Amino acid sequence: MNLEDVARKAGVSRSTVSRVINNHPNVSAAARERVLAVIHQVDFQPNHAARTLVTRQTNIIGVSIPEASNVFVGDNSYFPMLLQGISETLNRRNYTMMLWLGERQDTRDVFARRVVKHRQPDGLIITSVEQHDPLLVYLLHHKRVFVMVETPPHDSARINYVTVDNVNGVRMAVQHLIDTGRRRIATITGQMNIYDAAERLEGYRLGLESAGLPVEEALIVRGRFDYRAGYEGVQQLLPCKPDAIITACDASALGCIRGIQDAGLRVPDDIAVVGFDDIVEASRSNPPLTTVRHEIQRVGSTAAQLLIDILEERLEQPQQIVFPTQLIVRASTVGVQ
Amino acid sequence: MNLEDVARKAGVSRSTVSRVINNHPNVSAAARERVLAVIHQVDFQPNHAARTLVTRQTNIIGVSIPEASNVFVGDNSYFPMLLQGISETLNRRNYTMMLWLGERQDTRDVFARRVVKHRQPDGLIITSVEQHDPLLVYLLHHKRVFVMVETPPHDSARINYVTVDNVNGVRMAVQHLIDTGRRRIATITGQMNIYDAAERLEGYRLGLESAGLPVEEALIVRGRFDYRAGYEGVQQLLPCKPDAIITACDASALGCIRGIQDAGLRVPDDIAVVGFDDIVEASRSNPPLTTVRHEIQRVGSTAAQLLIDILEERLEQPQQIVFPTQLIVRASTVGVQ
DNA sequence: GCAAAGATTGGGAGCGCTCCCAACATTACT
DNA sequence: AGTAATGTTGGGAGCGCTCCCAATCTTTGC
Repeated sequence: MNLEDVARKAGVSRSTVSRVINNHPNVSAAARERVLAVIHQVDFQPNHAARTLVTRQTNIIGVSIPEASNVFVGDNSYFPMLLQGISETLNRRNYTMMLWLGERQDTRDVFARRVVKHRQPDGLIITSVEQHDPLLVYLLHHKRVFVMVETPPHDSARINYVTVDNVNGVRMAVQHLIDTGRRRIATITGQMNIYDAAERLEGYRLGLESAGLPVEEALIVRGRFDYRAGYEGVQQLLPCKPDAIITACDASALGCIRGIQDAGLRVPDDIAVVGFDDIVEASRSNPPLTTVRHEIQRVGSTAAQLLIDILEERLEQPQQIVFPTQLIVRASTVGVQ
Repeated sequence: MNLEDVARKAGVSRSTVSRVINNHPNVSAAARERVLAVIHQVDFQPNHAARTLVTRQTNIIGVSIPEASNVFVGDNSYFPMLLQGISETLNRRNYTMMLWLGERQDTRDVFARRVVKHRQPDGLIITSVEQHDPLLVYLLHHKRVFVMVETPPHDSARINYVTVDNVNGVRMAVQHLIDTGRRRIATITGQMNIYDAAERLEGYRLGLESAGLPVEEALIVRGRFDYRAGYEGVQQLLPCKPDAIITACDASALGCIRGIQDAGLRVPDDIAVVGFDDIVEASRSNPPLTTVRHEIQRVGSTAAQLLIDILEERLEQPQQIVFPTQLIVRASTVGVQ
């Protein structure tokens, strides 16, 4: 069943049917009505491929979450929430999501080529971009439309992105710890080739500096954005006697709390712990986690909105949006309230 | 840049280029080499839409996770893990994933029509299908290829599905509780319109019956597959003085444990708790959770494999795969070991 | 050495749509 | 009424590919 068939049934031409489907104004009421009736009657849907072939657009948005962020499985609800946010906008604006999960870093150039040249998605939302990621280079070079969900590692003036105020978030956390009497504040970072991790570390340094405290390299452990990194990071930190630990994400903070408890110490009495993200588990942990909140879902839905607006030419590139972060104080830093 | 352009550059015809790209045997080594060189040089990728238009296949697999399973956000890593499994197979076999998240139940028929008629994905993986879901009816009626990840509510002989042995899993759990001296075993179910929930409840009943224990309706709370259902279910159960609770999933079990602890009772001393799934958080909870393990990721990758095999005609429909479940005993039922 | 079989090649047709333009119908205005 | 402007319609061309068939080239067997 194609346009021509519908046209015949409705006693009009292919063109008229096409106009009706695409809401072109110049169709007489009578013709429109007849066509609509037939479309409804035979449950007609225009062929997507044929349409794409001529219009050069698919109404598909690609989302890439590479392996580097192995946080997808299990421990970290960050990405599911991001996807949920993206999906919300996509559903509303009649786009579909094409998802690439766990693309391996070493095959990224192959992937990049496929995604970019294939021209399947109209635009891309990308995350966890590593330094010198071939995908980024490729996208830029081929002038494809994309939005990053994090601060870009370079070229940030030319790139569309949505991110959160990592630096300030962590600065607030440091300030809070200092205000509550902590002095040996340690940190467990995320993968340092991901810019969010670098920014959060920067916030840590700035926080200490502006309070006039020294930055001790021994108190900085390079980790990952997951539970184990937190758990193992603690082992490494304990000999340095920290009285507080700021982690790169909540998953890591939860591992951190468990590590501290397993070592026979108490949170927050002996060591205070601050996370980042405010995932649902944060408020349910024992003790509940003080953390830097940002609205992940909103970031996702905003990124999608931005992308679509750019694609539909309602917005000029580049666009940069930085959402504020907010410190949520719970019992992991200040005891039972 | 299209086939014709490549052909001209390589000094052959469009057809020959097409043959090279599609690995047809009848191309001379010399021609193949020249074409390949040009393809590489200009970084050529054939137009996907054009190809789809004639071959009628997209190499896209659709995955639908409707709103009913509102478990995607936050507390339950079930779906992320399932996606990971699916994605693994898809990457390997050169398909891409189109993901529909949170499609609302009341717009499901619109959705169904779009997905089915649009013919965008070659096949579908669907989950959390409710009783009389229009999508299912539509898929069946239009003879589209799909695999369910759970036992189908009806027509199960005609439908491809991958599921786990829910009934036996819960039976084992019940048996374990009885073996460790529990007698008032309660349960908090998932959404009863999802068949997994019904099967698990069935396992609960059978477990009790085969041990000669009565099934008390007051000990059965109808809940959902999430944390809150567990937490709130406990409030409802406490007056009935259960000494053990079996939940429909780990997320719910974790809520349940917290509910019990908040009520001033101890797990497992006062009430034992058993979950279902064995998500990573299960082993990290306090106390660690006894649960029925099934390999979610494997279910996902198997479902994808099945679907692709059917699409590529290596396999006849219908296929049914039931993975075994395994009881993992931890401290939430038997104290510190 | 030559016919038959087989391998290789090129071009036409067509997938189902959109877009453009020309043709025709209708309305508005002088 | 007559013409210009506007509204409506149909059909051709073309998007970039695959598939088929006919044409050409190569090999093989006797």
